[in-house]
Amino acid sequence: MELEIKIKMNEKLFLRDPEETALGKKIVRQGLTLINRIGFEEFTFRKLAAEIDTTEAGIYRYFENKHRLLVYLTTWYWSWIEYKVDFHTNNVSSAEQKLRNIIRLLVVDAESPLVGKDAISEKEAHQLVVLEGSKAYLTRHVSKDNQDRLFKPYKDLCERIAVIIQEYNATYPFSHSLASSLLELSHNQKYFKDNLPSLTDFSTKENDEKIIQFLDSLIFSALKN
Amino acid sequence: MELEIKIKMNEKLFLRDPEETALGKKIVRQGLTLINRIGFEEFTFRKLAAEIDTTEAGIYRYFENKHRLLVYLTTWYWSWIEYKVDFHTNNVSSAEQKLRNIIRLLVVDAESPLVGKDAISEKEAHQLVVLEGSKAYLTRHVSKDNQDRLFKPYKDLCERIAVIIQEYNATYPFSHSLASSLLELSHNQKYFKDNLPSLTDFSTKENDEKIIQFLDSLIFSALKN
DNA sequence: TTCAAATGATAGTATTACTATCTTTGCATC
DNA sequence: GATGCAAAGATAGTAATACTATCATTTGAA
Repeated sequence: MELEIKIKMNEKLFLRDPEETALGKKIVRQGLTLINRIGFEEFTFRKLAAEIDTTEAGIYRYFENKHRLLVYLTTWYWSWIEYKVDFHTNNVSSAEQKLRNIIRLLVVDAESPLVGKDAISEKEAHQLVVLEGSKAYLTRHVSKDNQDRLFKPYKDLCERIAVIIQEYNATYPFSHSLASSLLELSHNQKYFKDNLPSLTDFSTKENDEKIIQFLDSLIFSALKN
Repeated sequence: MELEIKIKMNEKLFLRDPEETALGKKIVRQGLTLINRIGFEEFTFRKLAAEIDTTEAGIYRYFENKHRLLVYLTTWYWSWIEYKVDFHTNNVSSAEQKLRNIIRLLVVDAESPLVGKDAISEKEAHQLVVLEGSKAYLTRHVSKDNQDRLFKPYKDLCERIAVIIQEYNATYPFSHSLASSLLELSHNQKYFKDNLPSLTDFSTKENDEKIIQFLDSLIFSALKN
């Protein structure tokens, strides 16, 4: 079985839907790879055009600018994670187990083997969100972008986690903040582990189990009081 | 009484010490104001030069590029916060009270009335860290910058908080991660409250007391288990 | 077959991110 | 008062970035 799951992206994100053409797909997939390789600041449409053998103008037909491409990629990731959260909590009856599953999903950069090779790499998307994710919303046009519903997938995911938090403990008064904190910290602590490890209790070399333990203990002790 | 507290900045941050000349001080202070006003991406040395009536080349004599100025300003802020943490925990015997004081320091953007008017505005610096802080370390040269000890003030502050966490609960195994999480969340939740409030349980209009409550409950429930 | 949409090729502009050089100003010292 | 020197001002120049515009070519759906 090989899955093709198409995530419907907000149309404000692009000028022409990149999933409808071969060039568009290359822009998105190779763009993701290139941003991860050289970093968002160094990334330009000219460099991407050279890599995929097209022209700068060709890319501008799809995306207004590189920031829109970044938002496209990060929101794709959040939508994808919401799908995975849905999938991995669907038949789970215990809210505690749901939350544990979610924490693991957020931290581990798995590559689902069932997904076709043509799909956007979830592993690379995860890496992008760790390295550059907050730049998607840390801008002076965040309110306008928000009005255009560009961050809806992130907010939806946060809401979904908040609902499970409520399910686990209906009296907890900060379910949304706890959910967004979990989302942010799962990437943040991973970045620190790999790049500024003295800000953590993890060593760069070990795997990510300790991050999961840390987040598990943080979330559940908050909810058990 | 009016204080003049000079924070010794890492010399790798600048080409010429901006605190030693009138022009240098203007670059730092007006640079902070301008970045806050228009955002780091839109900010250029040319625009800053126009504001303070000097030339681009003049600014380049002090700072290699605008990212260095950003790191200068954010690390100034972290050093300043460490000083304040020191001050506000000095005669406090209870580790719990120390942590409560720290959380308040991190969230509230006070302007110390004792500090002279010539000083860098801590309120503006706080705003900068909320809006742009993570861009200081989310780069592909983070390791090199870290080797140059550019992030030492941030790591020192994290360590100081971690020590108090240990003092409060010596068996807690994630004191550094909890400290860096506190630092990140205090700004993160504030940004969300003001710009993407549905990611929080706070409303844009109310004051920051709820953020403090949220962080208090998060930290102490983690440490009470 | 045709015709419109997508792509390719090329060019051009304003701005950014610098570097270089030369002149002027201010002010400490002799 | 003259001298010297560092900081700042003035000006210019370059390569790259972030776009926009135009026209020609390909291609695949009706």
